[in-house]
Amino acid sequence: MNSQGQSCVSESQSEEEMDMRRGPWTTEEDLLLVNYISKHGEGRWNSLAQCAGLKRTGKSCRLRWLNYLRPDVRRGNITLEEQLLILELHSRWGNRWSKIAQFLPGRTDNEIKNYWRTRVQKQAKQLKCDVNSKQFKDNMRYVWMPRLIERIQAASSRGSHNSSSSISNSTFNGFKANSNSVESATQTYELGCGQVNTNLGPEQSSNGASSDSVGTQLVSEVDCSFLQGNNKNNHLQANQISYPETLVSPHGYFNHELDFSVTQQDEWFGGDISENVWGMEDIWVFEEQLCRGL
DNA sequence: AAGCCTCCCAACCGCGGTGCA
DNA sequence: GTGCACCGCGGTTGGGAGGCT
Repeated sequence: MNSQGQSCVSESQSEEEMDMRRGPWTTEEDLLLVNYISKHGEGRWNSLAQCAGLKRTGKSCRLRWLNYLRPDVRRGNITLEEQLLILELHSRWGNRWSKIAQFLPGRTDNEIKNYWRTRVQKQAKQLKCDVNSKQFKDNMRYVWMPRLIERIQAASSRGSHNSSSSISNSTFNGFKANSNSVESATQTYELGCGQVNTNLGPEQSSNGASSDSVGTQLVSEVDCSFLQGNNKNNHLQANQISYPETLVSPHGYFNHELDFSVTQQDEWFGGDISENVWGMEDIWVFEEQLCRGL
């Protein structure tokens, strides 16, 4: 059945009987899929694949559409703002990529998952620690995320003419950035035109095992327009997100002097915004934390 | 120039959830 | 209640691209 309720083929027909194509999609296949969906809509992927004349499984068609052909798929490097959001949301929800992707308009769960594996897990590997360890998570939250915010601030303060950053008048009320200590002042991040509420709730876990329902109650809306250039129409209605954790370690782990090297920050700010969040300095800071037994 | 290595990402796989007959 | 088919998610893999020697 397609979206109009028309049945093209028997859905009991097994995939093996059909000698399905696999591997990379051709332009012709893409066209077939796009044309069919533009006329009939998406859904009922198995029959859609056959009605469209594609020798592909429904799964394959769905994946191709969602991850690549959909018109609102956003391409290009993950921005600093997006990196920050991914780190924050992952610290809350863990590997729930599709949920995280809901708050990054145009980004797919696959893309975010790939980003996490190639960048974040790589860093954990270099540090010889588990990506799920408390040390790694704490360092991410109390060192790397504030660092990201500093970079976003710096990028925005370099002028609105910089097309790579859409943020203007950025204030990050949640942090005292550009200082040697990082502490939380309020529970709101204001990212230029975007604002993320961080109402404190009962969830304080950093293991990703959190209750969605609680989050739903806490925050009714997140404005993610800062992720979409100057297009303020991209106003994501997100009724699930909340940021209950402050960026202050509950145990004060990272409240002592953090020696952020200005020189190296400058190097970062001048670099590609898609580069890794971490530099050698961060690794050094992290290793220092480990040595102190934190 | 050629071979090797690493990185990245598109695509696949397996499984659990859901809806329906 | 049960079985079946579909859907969607998270984990994994394979191959192309680019860098390095």
